[in-house]
Amino acid sequence: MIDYKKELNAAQYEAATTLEGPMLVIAGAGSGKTRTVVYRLANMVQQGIAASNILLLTFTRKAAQEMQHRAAQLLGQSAGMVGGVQGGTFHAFAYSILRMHKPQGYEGDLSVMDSADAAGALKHCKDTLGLGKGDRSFPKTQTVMGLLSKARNKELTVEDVLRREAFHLASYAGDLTRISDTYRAFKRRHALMDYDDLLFELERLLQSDADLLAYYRDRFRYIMVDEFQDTNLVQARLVRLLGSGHNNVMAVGDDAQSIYAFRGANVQNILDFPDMFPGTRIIKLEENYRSVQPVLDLTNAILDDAPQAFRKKLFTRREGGPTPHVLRPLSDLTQASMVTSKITELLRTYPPDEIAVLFRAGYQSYHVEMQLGKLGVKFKKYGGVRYSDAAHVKDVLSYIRLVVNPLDLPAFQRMASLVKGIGAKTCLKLYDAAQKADRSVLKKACARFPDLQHDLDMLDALRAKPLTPAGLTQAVIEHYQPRLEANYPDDYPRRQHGLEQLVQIAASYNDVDLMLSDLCLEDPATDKGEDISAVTLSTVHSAKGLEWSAVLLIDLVEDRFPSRHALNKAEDFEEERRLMYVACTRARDYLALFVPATIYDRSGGGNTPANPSPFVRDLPAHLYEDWRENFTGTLTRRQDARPVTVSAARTSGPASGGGRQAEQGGGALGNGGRPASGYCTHKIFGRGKIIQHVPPDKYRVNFPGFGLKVIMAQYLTLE
DNA sequence: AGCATTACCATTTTT
DNA sequence: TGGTAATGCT
Repeated sequence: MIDYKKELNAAQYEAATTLEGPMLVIAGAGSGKTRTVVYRLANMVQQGIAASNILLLTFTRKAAQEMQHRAAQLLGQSAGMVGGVQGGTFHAFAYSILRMHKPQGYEGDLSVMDSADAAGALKHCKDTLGLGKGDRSFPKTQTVMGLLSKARNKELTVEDVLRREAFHLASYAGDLTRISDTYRAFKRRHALMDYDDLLFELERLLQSDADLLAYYRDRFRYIMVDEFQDTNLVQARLVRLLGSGHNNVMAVGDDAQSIYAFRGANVQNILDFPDMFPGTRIIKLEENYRSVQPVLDLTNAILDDAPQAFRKKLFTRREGGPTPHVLRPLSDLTQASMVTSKITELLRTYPPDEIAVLFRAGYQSYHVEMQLGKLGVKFKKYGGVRYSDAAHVKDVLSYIRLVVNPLDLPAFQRMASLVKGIGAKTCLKLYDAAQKADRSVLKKACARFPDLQHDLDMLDALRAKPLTPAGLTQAVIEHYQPRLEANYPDDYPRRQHGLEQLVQIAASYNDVDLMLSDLCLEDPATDKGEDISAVTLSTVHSAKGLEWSAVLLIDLVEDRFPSRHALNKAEDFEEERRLMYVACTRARDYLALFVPATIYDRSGGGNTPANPSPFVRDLPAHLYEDWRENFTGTLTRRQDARPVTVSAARTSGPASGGGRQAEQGGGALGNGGRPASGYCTHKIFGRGKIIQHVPPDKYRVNFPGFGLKVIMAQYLTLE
């Protein structure tokens, strides 16, 4: 029997043993959130709740699997009863239901498009409309995709999104709206859904069919939603839709760790949860089991300046431990060598998989990757190129998709394009013919392109005989083999190896459909759990929910972290701060913050001076050791921790915590009547966007072309 | 129509 | 740096 009282602290115990009624668990970083959910899951099963009545929505499928696995272990079962829990991402969950109940308006078998497919479809629409032809400044397909998706996720019109975050494209609002409409119609016509559609179509389905809704409400009588702070508006509505009635809904999250606003996540969801489900019990997990005191002190300080709705005071019993380091290399290049030598040093104490290098954006790790490669240190990278984006994997998956759904347009285009001599135009013609069952066109094409004939024959053959997912995958790979060797003469063995892994993955499925949707919706490379122990390189976003003994955070300079692309609005700056918080709270024992003095800048012709990130600059000096790299490569401890900056406009006060009074009050940035948003003008830097009021008399302003500056109010003309 | 070459541009984070 | 779109050649 499990002794819940002994294994959990009081707050965790309450969360794990209260099974009925709505509950909101505010789980601080490292506060044993997963443990709590796992014990709750085990408890539910012990109380006789059928696994099939439980819905566990998580941020990744991996997270759901891990929780189920651990709960089963706790119960001394192998998968067993816990295995029947429906769990995964909102998107995967939505698709699993949509596959069974096709929504109105779609003809034929549904297919999910990954982002590449969606971009292709969008480009097709753009070209069909003839928009942006010869206009150099017309937004690129990917930009358009991002804008449309953002509008969708935030549930705003395209015009609104442009007005709010891409003002320079405002004149294209009409064109973009037309593209959006065309794209929408295109998807309907070809039974295609992109990621966003999955959520909205599920909502539409449940709203339009009361019986179905009643069925699923009864089916999922217990709902748990992880990372609730990163849900968007539709996701919250889906939870309400499925949860009202029984009201057995537990949301878990931390408003201080909300980092997905850019894709429509709405922190307000977690704040509003108690309103959505009246009578919600709120539980705060405040004991941190992860980090040593010095690390926790630093991470708490990052949040001191932030407006926070659910105030928590995280504490730890892990006294002692090393003080975090701020390391200042001469440049981003020497930063890479400093990082690698630090890693070598750490490898004497920790195994490789206990060490991570984190960064704001994928490209920032390039230098480090090279250095590690030189030294022969193994690493795995998260947040870069995805496994299923690799061309050969997409090729093979396209064949499989066509076996399942012969009229899957993106897959058909991909397959046909593989035949030499067939391009975009011919593809569409052939697809059209296939759709209309126009045999003559296809026959002619097959006569002209024998390879196409082979492909179609194979598809027909595979469709005729029922095969397991693994068998099907194997058969397709065999068929694809000659083309693999022809297309990738230099590195086809490596790719072949990757395809063998695909067969392995397929072997764990009974249903091809399910396999395809999982592969489309999630990255199996992160799933598979690399068996080799290696140092981790990861974007901060991909590091969410993970932890390491030692964490090195690089490129902590203005324009990189915070990213210069994320400073359009005051809220954006706060999101960057939370990102910084998430990054630093990944560390158990050792935390190093790298602040290069110069960074490479193409436009500036080589290395240009960089300003330390405000997130480092604003840290009280006693919370870290400050080390600076000398020209000789040695390090000098800086005792006087007064911050040094390059910016002429820097007007900061003394380092000993000047300007550290916490912002008070709610709202965007309450500060006693001073404007915390809007625009202002400076004699030298021109017009800029006010990001933050820095008490008592300064503002943090983003000047286009100059970046982020902190300036005394007297030098600014407010608008 | 397809395909290779060139020129240019913009550059986050992810389901 | 890379990927993408316009250009020119087959």
